[in-house]
Amino acid sequence: MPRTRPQSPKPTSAPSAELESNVGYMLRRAQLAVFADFVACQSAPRTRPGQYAVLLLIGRHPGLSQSALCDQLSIKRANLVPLLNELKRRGLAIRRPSLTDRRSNCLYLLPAGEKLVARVQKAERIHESRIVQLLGTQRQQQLLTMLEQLSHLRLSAPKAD
Amino acid sequence: MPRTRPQSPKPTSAPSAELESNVGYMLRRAQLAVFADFVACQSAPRTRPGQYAVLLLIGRHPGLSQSALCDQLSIKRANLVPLLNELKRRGLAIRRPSLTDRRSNCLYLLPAGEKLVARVQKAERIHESRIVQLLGTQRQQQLLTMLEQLSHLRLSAPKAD
DNA sequence: GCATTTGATTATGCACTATAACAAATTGCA
DNA sequence: TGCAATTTGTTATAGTGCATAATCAAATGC
Repeated sequence: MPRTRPQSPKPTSAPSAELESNVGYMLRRAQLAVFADFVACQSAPRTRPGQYAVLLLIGRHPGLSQSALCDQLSIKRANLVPLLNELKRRGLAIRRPSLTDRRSNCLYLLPAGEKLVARVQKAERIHESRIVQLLGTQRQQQLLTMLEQLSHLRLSAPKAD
Repeated sequence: MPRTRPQSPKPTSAPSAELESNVGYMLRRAQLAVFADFVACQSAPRTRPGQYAVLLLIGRHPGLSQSALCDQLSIKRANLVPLLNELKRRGLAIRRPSLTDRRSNCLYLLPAGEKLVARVQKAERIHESRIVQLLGTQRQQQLLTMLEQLSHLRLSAPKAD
């Protein structure tokens, strides 16, 4: 009986020593693992980190415009459009024309969206607790601080100022 | 005079407080910034982190097979193919049929590949020094350690063991 | 009032990841 | 030894994330 083994025991083979001192490479690896865990901690209808971020922000700031949301998430306006279309299709959020600016839309969660956010948040707490379990609370906080600093790396001109 | 301002002063606007305590989200942000800086630290013909990783490993392990390389990098065999095609097209690396296993190829850097690796490594040192400048040596080391731990998060079964 | 800017959208492209299917070669074992 | 199973590289394909340019309507700034 062949039976394609359920998944070779290849547990994210250690990165070769050449690369494990490269911050960027390790960041990518960690990010993939953490995102996968975030999704894995959910049940039934899984929500991707990106969609979750959108839903969470809309829920926190009802009536937000698409542009404002894009600024918050550092994504391009053009890329938000299909995201919102999908959320609308799933009955999670809606666009409503602004009353004060006829160009822009106000974003709102629908009841199903509220419920989904609550559900994913529960999973997210489990997910984060798994991280704390791995790093400890203090180091997790240090990690967040460092990641925040790194996200400002923005080419501050390697040459002069 | 209109002059489309060179880039609105939107310096990676701070992530909304709702998300900045989310490790996954902050990892993604930091990773994007770090990758961008890695590329920005190079001159002339920029090399992406992915291609660089491939070239570096081939350089360190001449004769490596494609499968072995994929294992090291945790990428799928199918995705390495176009990558290698591109490297061959640019005259940076080649496949040579293995003498001991006629299924597999041995990978080698061409002189141009060697030179490119050396050049990018120089940029990489500058890039990493910019990170150290931001975090300090000790915290950078702590960061690497934590990222390594996180990359092993792999669903260790949230339920039981 | 008219030039400029802004908000949302469409179209498009690139990079990365993932899966399934396949042929040729190798391996394992009965 | 012979045949089933696995491995290697490949093709085809799909989904996701990010980016740019062009467009239209609406708002803003002299």
